[in-house]
Amino acid sequence: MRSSTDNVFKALADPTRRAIFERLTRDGDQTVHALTEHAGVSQPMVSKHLSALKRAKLVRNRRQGRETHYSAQPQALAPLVDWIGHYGAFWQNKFARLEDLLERMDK
Amino acid sequence: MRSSTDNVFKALADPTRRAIFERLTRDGDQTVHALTEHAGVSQPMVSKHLSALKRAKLVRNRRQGRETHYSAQPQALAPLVDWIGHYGAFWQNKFARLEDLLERMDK
DNA sequence: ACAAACCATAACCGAATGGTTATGGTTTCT
DNA sequence: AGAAACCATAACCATTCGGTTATGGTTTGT
Repeated sequence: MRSSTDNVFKALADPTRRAIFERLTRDGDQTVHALTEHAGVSQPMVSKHLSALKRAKLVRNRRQGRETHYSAQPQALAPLVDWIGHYGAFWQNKFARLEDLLERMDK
Repeated sequence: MRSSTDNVFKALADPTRRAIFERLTRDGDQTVHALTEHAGVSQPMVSKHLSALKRAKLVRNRRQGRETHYSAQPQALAPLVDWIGHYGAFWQNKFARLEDLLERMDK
């Protein structure tokens, strides 16, 4: 069983998959059909990519008649943010860690 | 030519590679030998992983006699942070200024 | 009832990937 | 000078992965 951090990283490692996720976050809810039109790959491949994203909980699906609508679940990016907070010594000193940042911003 | 975002995501998609990077950020400068002792894989594999990390500019190396010291370059995480800023609708608005934030932190 | 649309799964393929052992090039130690 | 330590590269192997076409199951439209 892969960690959720691993799942998220793996899911986002592929550019096509990232593009699908990006599109879903930008333009909201989409059917597989609609996604396929812009994905540049076949419909079965889109379905597969969506499965991978779903495993990482980055998308959710809702069946409605013969079509399946997918939507982005950006909260699933949390492990990624978390990881950056731990290991992105990047901002050390400047800001303790990204988590606090999120706390504060969450108001 | 892969985008730098793609390189970073790909580099961090592998857990062993992530572990190496984590170790370098936590404990600082390390020789290949030292890294190998904790990596759980052979020395050649560690070298390969380091190459991948280097391609993504996540690490830098400095030869010193017969040993090579590697160090983490967390600034290379910027594309990742940037990407989250764009597509992590998660915090929307709140986090919209992430980029500016980074600018400022970079002084 | 039939045809068409939508999606997921299966079967398959080539390329990329993570891993190994073997080897060779420098540098250090004795 | 010779042996040993350190590292990178090469050669190789099994698996995973991104992609395709083919197919079958529902649901919608006529």
